[in-house]
Amino acid sequence: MASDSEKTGMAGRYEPRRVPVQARSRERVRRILDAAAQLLIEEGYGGVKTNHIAKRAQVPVGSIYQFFPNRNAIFHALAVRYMDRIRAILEGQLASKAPQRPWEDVLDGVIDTLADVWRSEPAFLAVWVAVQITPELRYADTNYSQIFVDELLVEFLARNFSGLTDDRRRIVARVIFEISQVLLDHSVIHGGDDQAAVVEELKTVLRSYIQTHIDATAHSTPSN
Amino acid sequence: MASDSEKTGMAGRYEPRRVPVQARSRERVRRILDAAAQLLIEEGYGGVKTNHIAKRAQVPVGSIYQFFPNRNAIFHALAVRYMDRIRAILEGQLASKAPQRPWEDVLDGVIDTLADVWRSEPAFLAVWVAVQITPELRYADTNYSQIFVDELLVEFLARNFSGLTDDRRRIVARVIFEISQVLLDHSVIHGGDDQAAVVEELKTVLRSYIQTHIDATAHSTPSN
Amino acid sequence: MASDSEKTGMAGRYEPRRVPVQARSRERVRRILDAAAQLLIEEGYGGVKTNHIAKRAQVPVGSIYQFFPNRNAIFHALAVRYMDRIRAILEGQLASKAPQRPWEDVLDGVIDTLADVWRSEPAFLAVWVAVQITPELRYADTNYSQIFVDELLVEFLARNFSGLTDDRRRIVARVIFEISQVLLDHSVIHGGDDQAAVVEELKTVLRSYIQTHIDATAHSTPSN
Amino acid sequence: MASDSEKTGMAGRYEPRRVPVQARSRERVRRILDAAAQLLIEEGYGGVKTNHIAKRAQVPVGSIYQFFPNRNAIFHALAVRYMDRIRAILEGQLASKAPQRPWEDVLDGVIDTLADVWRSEPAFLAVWVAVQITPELRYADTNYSQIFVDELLVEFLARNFSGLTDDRRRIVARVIFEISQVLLDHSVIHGGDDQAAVVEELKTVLRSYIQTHIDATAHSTPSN
DNA sequence: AATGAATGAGCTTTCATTCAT
DNA sequence: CATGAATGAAAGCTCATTCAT
Repeated sequence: MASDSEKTGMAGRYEPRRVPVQARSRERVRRILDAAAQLLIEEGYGGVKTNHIAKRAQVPVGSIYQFFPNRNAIFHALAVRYMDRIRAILEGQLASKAPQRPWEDVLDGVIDTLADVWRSEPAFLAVWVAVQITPELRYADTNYSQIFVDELLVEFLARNFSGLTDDRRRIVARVIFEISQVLLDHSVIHGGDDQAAVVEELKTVLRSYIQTHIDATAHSTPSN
Repeated sequence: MASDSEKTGMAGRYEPRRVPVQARSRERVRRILDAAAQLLIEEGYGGVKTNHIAKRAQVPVGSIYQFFPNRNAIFHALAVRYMDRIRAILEGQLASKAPQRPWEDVLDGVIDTLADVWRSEPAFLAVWVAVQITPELRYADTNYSQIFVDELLVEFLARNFSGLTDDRRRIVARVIFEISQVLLDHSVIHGGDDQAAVVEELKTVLRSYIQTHIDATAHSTPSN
Repeated sequence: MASDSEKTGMAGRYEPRRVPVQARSRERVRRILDAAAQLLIEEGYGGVKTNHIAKRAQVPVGSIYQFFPNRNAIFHALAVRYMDRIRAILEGQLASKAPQRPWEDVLDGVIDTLADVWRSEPAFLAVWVAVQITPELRYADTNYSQIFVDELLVEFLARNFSGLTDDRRRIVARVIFEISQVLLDHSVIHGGDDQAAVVEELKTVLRSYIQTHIDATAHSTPSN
Repeated sequence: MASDSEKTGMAGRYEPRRVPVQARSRERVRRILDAAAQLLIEEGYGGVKTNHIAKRAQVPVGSIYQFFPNRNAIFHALAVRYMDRIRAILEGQLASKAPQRPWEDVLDGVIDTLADVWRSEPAFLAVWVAVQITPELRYADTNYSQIFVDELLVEFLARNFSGLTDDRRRIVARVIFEISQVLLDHSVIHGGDDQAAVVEELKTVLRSYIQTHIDATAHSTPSN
């Protein structure tokens, strides 16, 4: 089955050369990604040289190229790794298994959890920025996140208020996602004293935004 | 008005070497910036080489270094150029001279105007991204935008509802600014059919967010 | 018959590490050489990587090094394989067992047979070129071909006209050999319409060249 | 006007990036080519590293890439340079301005001159071999030499005996050219005592070959 | 002031060969 | 014997910046 990216004509460039199966290989890849993330934080995109990554990860350069076809593929993998963590958080908290909590609480919980991640792992932010560097990277990235935004956030919205078309719901979900990203980034970058305050504002923004849609829906379909 | 660099403490690195006064020089600088913006869209930050800029701008490389101390200074100048345009728009529409329109209308007007700019100049987006990449650039430019966000947006908020502390108002203003940026970016990147829809969502987001604050303020200060 | 390497004084470097005796091993070596030959045609000497050979031959890289001490040894083996085929052809057609045919006919027959080989196996050409590239390989292989040129061609010349010194005869034989090679190569490279024509020219060249020597010999030794 | 190579789809890769016009630049390019030729002789194709060339030529690597788009382009340029020398020799000796000498003498003269060149410049041989390494290089090369073979050798044949069709004449010319190359190469490689002898054989080969064509022509068109 | 050829440190990537399994 | 992941020296090439003209 062809992957999403194989269809775009813009991708495939960052696909892993070899997927590590043995424990030792997986460990290696992990070390490579950790080193890259660390360097990204310390030096910024331009400062991340393949040889530095190798040295920091305690692997020979050659090993990097066993798993990644090129330098940018490392950044892509990093982004995927972090996006997967976000996905896991969303899955854990948005999924339908805990149906009885009011949506506002669920949302607040998600934001708090994400804020913790952002705060505790500066790499999240760094990766996010790094991935914007090349149009292709950005493209691959957005594609990837779109998948779980669709799966999880759209689904969550659908369960909690039904008054929107599917298309509309996807846009709303994406808007929520994007807003969360920037404001979490912003809270970290201009951290200092306002960090927590910005996170609170994020909650306010999302709550009022969603509420507006609920209200609008309620009015337009009063018979519901 | 003092230039941004005088305030940053990290200043000077991107300051123009020579400010073009003669018509021909000004024209050159304009061509350099246009070329850089164009290349930024096509190739991304990493793909913009000084020699390409020079060739595209039809100026010798040496000329670039007459006006800019280094490559990043070009991106900085580009960011300043674009931020100045945004500032002009905000100044024109938020300033106190047209006091009688309801704030919702003013806001919608601003967003529509900005959306036009973003749509017609994809470079806006590219520049914004480029500036995030280098830590120093990010720092310098965030500061710069902070200035007019403070001046104009904070001012606008202050005029329209007074129930927030100054600090809080600055945060709200910043949140508004960041949200506007991402969603405008997003509307451009995923051009297609949803572009207008995303812009509408942006309006909804901002309106409901601000309204929430107004309401909160009203309650907390019932004498109003 | 002693192997070439015993005579070169530069020997050993390309000697097989292990001579395959079991059927499976022999098959493996054959596959390795076939793969190498094929890649040589497609990519040229510089483009043939050991890993490509292994993949194409469906053997693990390690296997290659079981039989060959290094990359160049593969090319050497290839050259030997092909030279052996040429030798077989020459042996079959030049050897004294078919004494009664006029030398012109014998020569034409040989050329036609060789032309068939060259045409049907483009690798012949590629291998020959590859072997020229590395000084040591060239040395080893020229020596090897020298052996059977001496044995067969010189012998053939000796039988058909006796008026040359041995040294002279070796030079003439070598000249014939070299000319045949280039022109067969040329006929293949510039395939198209002229292929057959070039082969005919080759016959003409060789016939007239040899005839000249016969004539010269006849004059210088009128008593014959 | 499009060059020959621009039409093939296989070339253009070796075209100079910048053609040196000033004396100093021309001198640089000459030094680069000299260094490459020298290294080719000493180390063989594989031993010629761009950095070695640069060091030997006393230029920075960067300079090489100002004039040549890649490593192979250097070999191509080298081949062109030497082919141009051959062309000059052919032009000087085959051209119609010296019409009265018998063709055998002209031919002998050309061969002797070429033999001198081959003997005195080992690079000739090395370059010839190097150019065979990549299919594209060989192709570009043959194309280039074909031009002056057509112009000069075909023309020479046409002037001296008229009994061949044009197409045939081109083949004969090419055959002469190829034979001369190998045997000159051979005379140098297996130099030693036989060097002069091989050159003499080359003359014999060519003379008898051409004479055969003259005779054949004369017979087939006796009325001429 | 204007030019653009010159510079070379340093980057990414490759690939023949080995050797632990 | 068989395997193929691991290795890392070393190659080709780039490109921001300078400075002689």
